[in-house]
Amino acid sequence: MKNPFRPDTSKILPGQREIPQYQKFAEQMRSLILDGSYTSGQRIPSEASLSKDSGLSVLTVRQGLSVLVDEGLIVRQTGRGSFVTELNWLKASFTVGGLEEWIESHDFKASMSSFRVYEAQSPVTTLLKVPPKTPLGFIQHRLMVHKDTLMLHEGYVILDPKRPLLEAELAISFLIGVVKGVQGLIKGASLEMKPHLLSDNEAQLLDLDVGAPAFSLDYVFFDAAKEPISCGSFICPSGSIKLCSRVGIPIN
Amino acid sequence: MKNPFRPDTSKILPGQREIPQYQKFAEQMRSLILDGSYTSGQRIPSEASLSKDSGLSVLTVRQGLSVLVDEGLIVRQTGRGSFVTELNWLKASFTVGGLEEWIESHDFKASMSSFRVYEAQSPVTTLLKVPPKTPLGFIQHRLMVHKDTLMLHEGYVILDPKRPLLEAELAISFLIGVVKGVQGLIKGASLEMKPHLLSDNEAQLLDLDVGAPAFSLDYVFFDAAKEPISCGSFICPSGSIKLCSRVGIPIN
DNA sequence: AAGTGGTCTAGACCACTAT
DNA sequence: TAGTGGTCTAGACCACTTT
Repeated sequence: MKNPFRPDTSKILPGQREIPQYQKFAEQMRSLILDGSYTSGQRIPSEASLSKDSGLSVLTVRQGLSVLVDEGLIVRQTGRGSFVTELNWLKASFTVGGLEEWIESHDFKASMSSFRVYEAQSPVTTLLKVPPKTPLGFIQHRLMVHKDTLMLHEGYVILDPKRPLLEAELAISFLIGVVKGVQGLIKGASLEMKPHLLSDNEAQLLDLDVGAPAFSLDYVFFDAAKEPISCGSFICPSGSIKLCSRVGIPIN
Repeated sequence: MKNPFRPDTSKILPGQREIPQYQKFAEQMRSLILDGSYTSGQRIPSEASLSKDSGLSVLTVRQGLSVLVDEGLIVRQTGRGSFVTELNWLKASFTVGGLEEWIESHDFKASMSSFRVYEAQSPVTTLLKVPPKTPLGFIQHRLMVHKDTLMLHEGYVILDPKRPLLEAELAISFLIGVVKGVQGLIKGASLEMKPHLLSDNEAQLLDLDVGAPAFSLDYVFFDAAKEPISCGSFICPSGSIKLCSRVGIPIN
């Protein structure tokens, strides 16, 4: 059955898909929140009344509201209603930027600077859930573009006889694996970003001053069974990556 | 009309809402991806065939798949299909933790350590989009719990005659405003987290060693018109906040 | 009892992609 | 041309919260 409510899009040029109704609706509601018509903590009208007022179906209204939920502008509570949230940077999520160009670059490569077997000690034993003195692979990398060292990496990997790791594989798995995940092996990661001061050795390798500010990205990798495979950290000088976020109103 | 497909929930104890179908479906698909049945980059079956196989409606299938999209496990492309994504920590989003308890604490307070009027210089002029030598309010805070200083804050605010700011208001607006947003004024923020070394003065105020690693959280706040209101930075020693993330398989 | 959001169904039209 | 995901509608039942 032809839907009589659907706007006639036949006159719209091909390739010029019009903005979806739910996005228009979301935009409208966003304006009302941002210009103060609805203030923080205030309840906004119910789906039913918004649907009635806007002439849109309840589901379309809901879809629009879910956009605002994703943006963190409102929260929804079953049986109570939807409420305007307070702006709070504690709930901001920071994304990593500034590395993609280098990673995609053909000149990007990881050179392994050392590999040896190491007997597990704390805190690695805790992170990898292995007993003390378990033999682990210890590897160090320099992540480079041309002749410049962008980041340093060092990590420990569990030496599983059922999963033999050649040095070449390590070089690949740690680089690609850590950045993009090893196909069929690494299925998840737990990450923490910490502030870090470059040591003498690190500063020399990175051609920076001792004590220069950097991020330390500490990670633990897991397999599909949620068992740890490897752990380690990347030393990222402040120039190599950015950690940015936006909250509230979207700024271009 | 009674829906014959709906599972009979009448025998389920009240308060024991059963797991929604779309979540069960998402869980099922997630397992197939994580155990390697679908590998990275591979196309997964279409909505229609998944719907047919699972006995669920297309919309419910879609809802389940959108869970996986949110988790970053798959991407969807119009006209092509849905594909398993590769694990990539470059797309990880880090959230701030470790502060909530303190913020909620009754002993948490901000003490203003200085306020004066300042003539704008670069880079503040750029951030706040004001001409050089525009008078700005400059304020410094110590964010404390009991007698311990958790974080330092300093920032610049545009002195708008239409928006008079008393010192007391500044104290409140910068604290609550920066953490939770000033009701009716700040509508958005642009944030960047940087590694930072404590200066002599900062170390003394925080009772830490000079050069200790810390985060610097640099911000610009905007009003509803996306115009800058204030900018500044929080100095957060590594103990005061955490920046954590997870990618891929959810680890408890 | 009334109202709210959460879940689920069926069916339709569309733009996009690949063949 | 056939298949895919994207948008939209109408209608139903449910658990939850407030009155």
